[in-house]
Amino acid sequence: MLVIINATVYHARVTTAQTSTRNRGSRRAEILDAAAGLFAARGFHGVSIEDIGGAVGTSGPALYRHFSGKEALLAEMLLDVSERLHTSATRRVTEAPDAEHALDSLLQGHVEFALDHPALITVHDRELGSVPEPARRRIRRLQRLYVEEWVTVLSELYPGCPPPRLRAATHAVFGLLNSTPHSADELPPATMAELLRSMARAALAAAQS
Amino acid sequence: MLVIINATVYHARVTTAQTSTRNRGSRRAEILDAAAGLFAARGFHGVSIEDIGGAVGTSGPALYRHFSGKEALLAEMLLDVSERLHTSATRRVTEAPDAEHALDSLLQGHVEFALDHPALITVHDRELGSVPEPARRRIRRLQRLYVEEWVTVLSELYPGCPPPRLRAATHAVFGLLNSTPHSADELPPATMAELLRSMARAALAAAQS
DNA sequence: CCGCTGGGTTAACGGTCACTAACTGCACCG
DNA sequence: CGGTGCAGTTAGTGACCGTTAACCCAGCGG
Repeated sequence: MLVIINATVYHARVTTAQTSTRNRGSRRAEILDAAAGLFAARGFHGVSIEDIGGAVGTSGPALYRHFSGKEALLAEMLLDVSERLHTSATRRVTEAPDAEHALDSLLQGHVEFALDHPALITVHDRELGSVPEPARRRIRRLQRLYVEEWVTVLSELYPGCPPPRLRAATHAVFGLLNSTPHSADELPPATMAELLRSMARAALAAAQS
Repeated sequence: MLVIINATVYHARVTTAQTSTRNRGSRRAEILDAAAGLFAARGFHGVSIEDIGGAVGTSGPALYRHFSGKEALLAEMLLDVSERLHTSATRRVTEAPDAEHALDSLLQGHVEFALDHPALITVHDRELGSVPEPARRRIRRLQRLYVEEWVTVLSELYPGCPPPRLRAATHAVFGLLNSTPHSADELPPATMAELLRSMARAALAAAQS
């Protein structure tokens, strides 16, 4: 799996990532992607710097050319996920003609993300506690805003249902949608997406008391 | 939080766990309980032996009087959870008059367990990968049997729905039910239990098609 | 009263990990 | 063609962790 001779390592790197001129900071993304997979599989503390380096064809401390440390890497990863989910949600809600379509769009967006990036979704709701304090608050804030986007749409859709109940229902639906990594390849992705969306839809409808 | 003077530690231990004669191997359970909370919060590799010892009023290596090691502790914890879920499920299914009641009972059992032991549920589906091989297979087998108990009930209830789809739906419902730790105290437990059951019910009904 | 056992203590050891230091080579720019 | 900077390398360091060793003490049965 690992390439040992230095020259061979260099060759593998070049062949897998085109010529170096096209590499405008794309190495960071490559590292983040590999780290996401490892973190999802073995947990943040179960993965070493050497593991991450090895996964992208370099060895260990090369990583410090791109990130200030292991925790900073995780922080950037989770911050990016939270931002993508949140901005996608606000855009979808503002563009939707009514609450009904807004909910459908939110569902579509979340399912799509969960199916496309199962490792990121897994790490996102497991490893917040491993992020150091400055960045942790920003991530939590974005996560809260994301949830609140759902809750306001649901509030409009199911008035008379108390917001705490809607919040709990939203968290439950996230658990349902994020179950993707556990039932990896039971179904083809398109079928899986449709299944998750309809299950979530029905679950939310049943949540109004 | 932690007691420092030895005499005080001893006193705290005695007061929290009655007199020693009544302690017939209950210390193991106490350690398992504390370890579950720590593992759920920070992950298996993010918790040290010293942390676990400190959480039960002893310091570090005292743990080896009760378990052969850290991995063995985790293995016993997950094996116990898997067994409880599985035996409870088989009992409930065999005692139920029909598939409809069987599903209700399965739901009731899982929700009750998840609400009573959120840390155990969390660790149960996160840290399987940290269990060494001899025990890992046994746990996986029990988990698979537990899922299959649900799938057979659902197969009887929704014939014509292919088993892979029912399996994926079951995993999704587990994700929903296990979301409890994320929405800790949004609602009173009884309300939460009812909410989760009805959401799961509706989600499963929507899964057939 | 003695010795055994169960459950605790501190000290120490070997391994691993995150991170740093020092060095190297390639690419690009003037 | 020389210098600058980016992205690697290996070696080393201090901290921490899991585990073992050696010792200690309370309770109890004979």
